[in-house]
Amino acid sequence: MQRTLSSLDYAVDEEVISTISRALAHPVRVRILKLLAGETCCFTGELTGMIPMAQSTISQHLKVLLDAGLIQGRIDPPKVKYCIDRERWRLAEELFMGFFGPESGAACDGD
Amino acid sequence: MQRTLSSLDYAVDEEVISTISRALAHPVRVRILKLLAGETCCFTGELTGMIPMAQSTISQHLKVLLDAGLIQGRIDPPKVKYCIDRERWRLAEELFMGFFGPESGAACDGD
DNA sequence: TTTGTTCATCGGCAATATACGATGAATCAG
DNA sequence: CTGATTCATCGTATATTGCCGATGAACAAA
Repeated sequence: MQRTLSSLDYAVDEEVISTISRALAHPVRVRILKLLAGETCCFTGELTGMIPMAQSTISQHLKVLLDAGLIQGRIDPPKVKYCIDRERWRLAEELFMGFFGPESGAACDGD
Repeated sequence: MQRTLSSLDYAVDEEVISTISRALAHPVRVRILKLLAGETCCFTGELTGMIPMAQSTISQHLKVLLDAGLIQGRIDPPKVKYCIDRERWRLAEELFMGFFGPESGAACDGD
């Protein structure tokens, strides 16, 4: 979590993949995204009622997702609506596909 | 990183996605995976020569990838060869596809 | 046995992540 | 203005991550 290696400049996609992955690195955030991406669509802080965690904790997780660009928040006083950022979502799909997709590389057994 | 919420039991895919994501959460690990998955295939500790980090640090990153099941290591004294775990790789692709893939959910503007 | 190579693990330090309760900010109803 | 609602942020405690140098373990060659 330091990344002080200035001599190692990562490729853009390496940075973006790791950034998005860091946002997905906690199961509760995966769940939140599933809820938002699912049929229910644009959600609000009712998440507080669906997830047994303190409101402040959920708010923090939402902030992490927000910072990663995966969701958007729109103010609808006194509530806030969160929804998937579709553009970022598509980018994520594209990047992860390009990453996991190609079945390149030979098997390890040979040699 | 505590996850003491016993009342919140995550779905298997939520756990697996977050586990794999945690492994991808550092750009240097993404790079290592790219190197291993790329044309070069089964690599060894020559990574030490390709990444400007201490040998112990790289070894730690390899362990993280190993624990996440994304790579395998085979001993070939006095070296160790690492390669992608193709099975896990396919599972990852499948899970991330199912996660990012569906363009479900209406736009946020309505309502 | 001794030496050299390769890699993992240990100890230590600083930074981040995660959780909570409490408090602050914004808004609307009365 | 007062109070209620909703959500973000602060402060704090603890666990984890990430980095390094140093050391340990395994093995082959001399």
